Amino acid sequence: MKKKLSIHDIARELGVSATTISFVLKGGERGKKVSEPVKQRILSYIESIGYKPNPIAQNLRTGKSKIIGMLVEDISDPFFSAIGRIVEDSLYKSGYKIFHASTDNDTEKARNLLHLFRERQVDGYIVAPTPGIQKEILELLHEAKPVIVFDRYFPEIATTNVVIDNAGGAYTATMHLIENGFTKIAFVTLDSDQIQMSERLAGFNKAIAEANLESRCLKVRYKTSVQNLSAEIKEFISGYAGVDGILFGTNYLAVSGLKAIQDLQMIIPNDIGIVGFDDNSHFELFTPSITAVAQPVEQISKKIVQLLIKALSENDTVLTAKTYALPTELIVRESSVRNATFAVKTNMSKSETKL
Amino acid sequence: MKKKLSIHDIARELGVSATTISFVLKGGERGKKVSEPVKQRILSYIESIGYKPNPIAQNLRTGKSKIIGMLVEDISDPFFSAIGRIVEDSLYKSGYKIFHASTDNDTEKARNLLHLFRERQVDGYIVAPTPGIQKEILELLHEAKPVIVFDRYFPEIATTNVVIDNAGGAYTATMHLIENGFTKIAFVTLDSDQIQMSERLAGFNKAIAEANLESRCLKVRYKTSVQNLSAEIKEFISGYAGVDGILFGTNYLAVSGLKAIQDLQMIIPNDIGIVGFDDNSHFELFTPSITAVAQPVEQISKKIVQLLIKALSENDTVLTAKTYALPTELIVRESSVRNATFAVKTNMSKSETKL
DNA sequence: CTCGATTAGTAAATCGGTTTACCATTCAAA
DNA sequence: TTTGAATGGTAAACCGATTTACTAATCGAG
Repeated sequence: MKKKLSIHDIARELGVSATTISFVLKGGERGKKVSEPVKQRILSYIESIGYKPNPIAQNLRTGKSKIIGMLVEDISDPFFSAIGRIVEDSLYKSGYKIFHASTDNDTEKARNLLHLFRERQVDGYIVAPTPGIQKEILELLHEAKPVIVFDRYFPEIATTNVVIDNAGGAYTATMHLIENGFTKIAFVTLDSDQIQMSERLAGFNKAIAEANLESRCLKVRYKTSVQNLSAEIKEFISGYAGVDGILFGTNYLAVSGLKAIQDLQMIIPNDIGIVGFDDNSHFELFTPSITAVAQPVEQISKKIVQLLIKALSENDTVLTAKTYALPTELIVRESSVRNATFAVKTNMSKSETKL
Repeated sequence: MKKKLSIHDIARELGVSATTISFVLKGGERGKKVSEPVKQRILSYIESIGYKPNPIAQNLRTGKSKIIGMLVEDISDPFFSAIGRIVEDSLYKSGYKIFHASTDNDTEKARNLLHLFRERQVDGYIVAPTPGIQKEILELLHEAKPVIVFDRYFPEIATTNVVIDNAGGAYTATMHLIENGFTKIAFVTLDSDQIQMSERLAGFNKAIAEANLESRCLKVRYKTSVQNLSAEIKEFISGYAGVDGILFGTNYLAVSGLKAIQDLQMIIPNDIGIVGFDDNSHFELFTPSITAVAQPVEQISKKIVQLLIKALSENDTVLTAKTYALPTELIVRESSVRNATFAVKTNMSKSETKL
């Protein structure tokens, strides 16, 4: 393995200056002013030895790292890892690399991670913010760094946000339960003020109010173990006599809730109808299969990347603060639809095609 | 937001040289030789303005990036994202950041990604290798970079490997099916030569041979859509009359297989017993719940980090080539155990505690 | 008292690029 | 013929640290 050559080594070898080589490689205004023969000689030599400029040196001089910092709640959560995967692939294609980090929705952790990203001079940020992180986000914007906020956002600060229609999704899901004859419907959600959760609650309440039903709600402490969540939900269901339908606010709440319902030996959907927020590839295979509000993961990812790339290329233009709320899709499966054939245990064929 | 100060700004401010500051910050042999008063003055000033050395400049000068490159097959796969999460957290604590990338098991892609990592001067590599990537890994070792290979490895090259006891896991799982009265057992796996898959096959065959049964095996083309996989498995089951038990080689094969079995309206475990390789938090909630060979995700991650950190700190010591094969655990659930009560659809309480 | 070693500190080179400022030519217009 | 603008190129500063090599001053031993 020969020592890596620097631009100066090449300059010496070719009898030109490093400056000229740099101009040729950058192209642009100044690159045009290099004569064709010299340009060709440089390019073909570089091609032949496979020279690539050292990105760290470039970074130091220009301040551009070609790295994006991505902050999510938990990269091992299927929703975030799906988005992470698509964003990663797209950005690599544009020559960017990614620093991932998980906050666990912990403000202090998020703050530290953003500082780390900043030290490393990342060129842009993709952030699913934790509560209380507004100031830090504003600082980034103040430094004219592109920031895309997603999954949740702060209405009070002017950022570019990519989210889903949480209220609409919850409303549609609740309406669906109502239309299927469930009347004592509860919303099981997090005890959180974050906007995605409060909007889901609002959507739920709107549907409940329109149908003149009573609003039932369980707000659990944030994301403890499945065991704890399950116990809490079990207590809620048995304590709150007569719940016959549940909309779960997140995918892991749905999982914990399903376990609770199993433990209570209740039959879905006969005893209780279920809809989850955030679909999962396994929900189709559950018995009964689980109805869910699906988030358009692909679209969310593409939108994030599109906005970010645009902001990074038009380096003078600041992102316009705007909230993009993408539509959700209710994937109706067995868990929310009462019908006669379901009383018998049988694997019925699914009509849906979407996975 | 004030301009970030450099070490020279501080030097000027304090009337000392940048060299001295650098020595103080590094500590070590040379740091001892700075007088106490000067040292204190520097440290307290730095503390007061919150100075942090620019890591890019450090990187350029020292060649150390404090970044680890992590190459997995697919970061959105639950197995890899779980490992990614734990590794990430641990390495951040040690001051490292991580570049993730997904190969989709594509050799060319993996090659490019490794080159990108190398250009970026990552300090170490964590790699779930694709086929045919031996040469590139050897090159990295040749540059004296720490490389931890995991999930699969190449027996022919001397690397540090963190894997699981694939043969043992498959053997135990197959034996379990045999002990539960299944006799026409098939192994549904990938058409792949990678060692993790061939060892699983070997473990399966060993158990089958010991029980004097006939070995049945379906090797599917690599990871197409769930629809395609499902169709292929369906055809296999119906075509290969009399299969009454299946060990699935990967988690997504199990999912596709379950869909196939649902479509065929077969009853698990009465008509067919099922064991999956690689557990999933949802398997407990399926009806029936799914027996699986669980990989010790936490242990794998910790081992990877431990070996890597050790190699990074003892910067002269080269990693000893060794394969660490961690034990699997068979999580027995309903899908592989025939019993009378199961004929009736009922949610039975689980005895297991593990999730 | 002198020489060598230790101590405390610094100037300058370096990592590998980019960018600014400047220097010759050449060519066209006045 | 002179001037002024392009043209084609380079030298040197710079980004912000680390590291090498060197200088003074002090100290202790012979």
